[in-house]
Amino acid sequence: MVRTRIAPSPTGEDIHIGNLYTALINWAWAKKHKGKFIIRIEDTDQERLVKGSEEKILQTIKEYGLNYDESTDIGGQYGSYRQSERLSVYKKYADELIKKKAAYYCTCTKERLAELRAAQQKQKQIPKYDKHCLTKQKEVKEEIKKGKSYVVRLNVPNNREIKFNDLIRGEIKIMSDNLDDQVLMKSDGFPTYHLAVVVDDYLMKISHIIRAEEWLSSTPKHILLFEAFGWDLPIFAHVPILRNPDRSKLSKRKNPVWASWYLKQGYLPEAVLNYLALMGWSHPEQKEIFSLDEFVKVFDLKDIKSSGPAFDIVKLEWMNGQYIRKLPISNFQLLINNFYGNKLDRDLIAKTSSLVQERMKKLSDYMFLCEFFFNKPEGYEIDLSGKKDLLKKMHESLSKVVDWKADEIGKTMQDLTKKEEVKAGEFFMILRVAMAGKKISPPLNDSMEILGKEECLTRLKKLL
RNA sequence: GGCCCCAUCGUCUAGUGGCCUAGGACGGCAGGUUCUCAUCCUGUUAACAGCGGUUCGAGUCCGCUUGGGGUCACCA
Repeated sequence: MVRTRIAPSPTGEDIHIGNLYTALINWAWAKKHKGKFIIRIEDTDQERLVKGSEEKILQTIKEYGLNYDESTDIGGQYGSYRQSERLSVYKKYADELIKKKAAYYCTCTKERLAELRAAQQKQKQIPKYDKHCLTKQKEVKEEIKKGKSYVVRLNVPNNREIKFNDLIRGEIKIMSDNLDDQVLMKSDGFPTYHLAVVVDDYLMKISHIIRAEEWLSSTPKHILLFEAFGWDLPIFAHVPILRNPDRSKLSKRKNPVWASWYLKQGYLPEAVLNYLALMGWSHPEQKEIFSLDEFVKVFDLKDIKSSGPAFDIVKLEWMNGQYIRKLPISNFQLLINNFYGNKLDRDLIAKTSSLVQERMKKLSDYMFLCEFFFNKPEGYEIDLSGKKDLLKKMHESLSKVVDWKADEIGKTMQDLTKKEEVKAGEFFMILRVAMAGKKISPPLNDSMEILGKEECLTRLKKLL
């Protein structure tokens, strides 16, 4: 049974787009193998906890359509899925490690640790805990009995080669001497990530640990833990980290990183996911646009490249435009309605949608193009004060139009350009700005038909 | 800095020793369609980081160099 998971920590306002990428891969892998996709909330850092973050993360994942099988809000047989509710579990396993001498108590103060680190750095050594407490566990236990605060540390063995296989990167080797005696249980009774992740992945029967490359270097510590417990190793796969245009790790300083931001801008979930799928992976037939279903079918973890791709919002925009254009018109209208909170005139949206659908890259482009249908222009991008004669003639001709249809309007105006010997381009630009206030608009004749005769004449008259 | 990962057009990538005078997509540029803006169509631009090997033959395998990234917390 394939069981994958993502383990977000509720320390930001939403799920990070990089985590959404990891979620997509985990989700797709589970789906492909008819397995389960799990969300576990890793809230062991009480200091950085952000209120409402967990709910928001779950909500955003749902909005993107990555349905999950087990989590804090829907439960599951391996709960709780919130680590802060599993403290006794971690305690139990920490005790087991101590019994097995794979871990030990440490009562060193933060000051001692800081001094140690400073001294090591001064001598250009690797900053590492010196196992000071390991050599005097009896005394340490006495201190703890008296109430001294303590942590539990991993007892990293000396001079051991730790090897593991990564589905994406192949065999990875590292010497244990490069590893620090990582804190496993903090003095506040909470586990650190390293203990919690191993215990939970085991208890929740996670088959594939698919996570970002930033975890690669701590994987050997996790291997040590799996071994100490005598548990079988899950399969590891470290996906590349998404990058800023300058190639550093994708960060909110340099890019919008909250997954819901893209939705708020009017990117379609399917388009974002399609774009994300193309990060480090390509469709076997080189397709750029494909459905999630198709992705699940043809996707394979081993085909993911290990180099970190730059997130290119320009290409995302293009792709989103493709998705918008492909939408059946009724769906398009529905999305526009929803996007603007169902507050706009539905009828007007229905009338204008075919005019703008192929001109939009994001749902938010709708208002840029269509505002003049809803509101009279407040300003004019071209100075029309010297064009009153022409505007007057336009008004005269248009007022005589009986059948107020785009064709008829167009014909009438074409006739006028000839009669007045004005260049069509210039003529229509003046008319356009008179109607829309802007130099850019949907097709003019159709727009005027939608605005209605009376409104068009009013807008012209205002300028006379 | 130590350790680990990585390296094809500006960007996303195809390429698994001969089919590569390196293909596609985004972007850019030029042109066509057009009353604006888009769409659409056509053309074009631009890359195997460097150096050594291995081999009849290397973008593809190996090594080194360089470059980039990650990680070195009682954060995840």
